[in-house]
Amino acid sequence: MKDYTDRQNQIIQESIQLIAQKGIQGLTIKNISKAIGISEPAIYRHFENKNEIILGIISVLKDTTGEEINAETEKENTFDLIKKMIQGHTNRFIKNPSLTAIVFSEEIFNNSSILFTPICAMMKMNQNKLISMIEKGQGDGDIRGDINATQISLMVIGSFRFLVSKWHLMDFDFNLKVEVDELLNSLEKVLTP
Amino acid sequence: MKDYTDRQNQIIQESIQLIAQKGIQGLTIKNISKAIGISEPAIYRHFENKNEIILGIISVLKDTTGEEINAETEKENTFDLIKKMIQGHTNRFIKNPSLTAIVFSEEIFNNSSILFTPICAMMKMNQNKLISMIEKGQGDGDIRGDINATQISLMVIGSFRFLVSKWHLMDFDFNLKVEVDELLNSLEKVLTP
DNA sequence: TATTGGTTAGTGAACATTAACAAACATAGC
DNA sequence: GCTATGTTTGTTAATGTTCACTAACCAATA
Repeated sequence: MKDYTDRQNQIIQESIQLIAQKGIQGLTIKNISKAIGISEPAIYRHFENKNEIILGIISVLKDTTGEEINAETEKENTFDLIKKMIQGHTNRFIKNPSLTAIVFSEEIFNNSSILFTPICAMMKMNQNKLISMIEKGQGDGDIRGDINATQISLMVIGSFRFLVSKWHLMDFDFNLKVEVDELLNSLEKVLTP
Repeated sequence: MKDYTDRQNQIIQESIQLIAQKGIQGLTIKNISKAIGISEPAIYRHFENKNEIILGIISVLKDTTGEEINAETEKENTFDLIKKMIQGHTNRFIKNPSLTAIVFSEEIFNNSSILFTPICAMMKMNQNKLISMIEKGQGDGDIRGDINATQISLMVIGSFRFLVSKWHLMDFDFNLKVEVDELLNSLEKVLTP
């Protein structure tokens, strides 16, 4: 986890917003510098090149991976843990809606494997974490055991991602927190024995 | 539904493949012409401009919307209908894997509202179709009634999309048909009374 | 006085698109 | 049956714009 200067963080944040607004094609040095109010070459005082900026974006994404789950919470009911995890993500998206454009569209980094690999690894790690949580929950009897944990993770992550994508597509025009809670209730009905 | 010439269809197909391989940034006139084996200006003999090509891609996407559901199938068990619909989509993806890159990443068209609007409309239509199917199924007792039809559609579409996205991300490296069938079985266990 | 962070003025590459021209071929008049 | 003409589909060469990035310079500050 590198620590960036204020200006660097500002550049990363504006870049995230630019991608959210205009897609990856809108992420140009010109647009970044315009958003900040400095000249284009000034950007290069803070990042060697554009790729380094995108790596900065990815490092922010990594930080958005929640820390809700820890040793202390381990003895709780598994579905409550899953709820907490999803709600944690939801809160971070509400605080920084532009993130949604990036987090859930790995394709954005498709063209450059240097950027694609870390994104892909992050995704896998998140899903594996959830799968092992579910498996533990099935052992404890918190989650129904007649369905493969991988399948359940597919449903949980898939429906959550889809909801968040819709939120972004609809210009953040509904209360995500409310909808997520509703979804979590439905998932609980369906996934607990 | 416009009918395109052979050359036009070829251009559209190569464009879809380019997007799948290199993302929207790889969709350049140069790349298209190289893929086909003609010069760049020759492309303009068949399409007025690049936007028209993208509209062509969208029209192909529209055609991939399944026709599995019709008056004849209406009296079947609702969950079987949903299965058929999803399996129809799956078959089309298997036949033309490049489509997946586009169908499930509306963000690709994010930068230009002329292209974004039809994609968005298509998506909404598909979900509404599913929702009304689910509502009918709930009335018939084919699908559990204690959960909102919208929520169920979220789970069905969300998990399917997520699975297909993973398939694309993993370079089509697993048997999608098998995984989809497994998912459909899990969904059936979970969503039928 | 050296470093930091900014400026203006470029550079070369890639982009979508146009201009001008040419070969293949269909069609119509003689 | 043969020539004239028009259309279709391609070519090479070029244009203007946008892109990431560099060079050279300058003011503030440590």
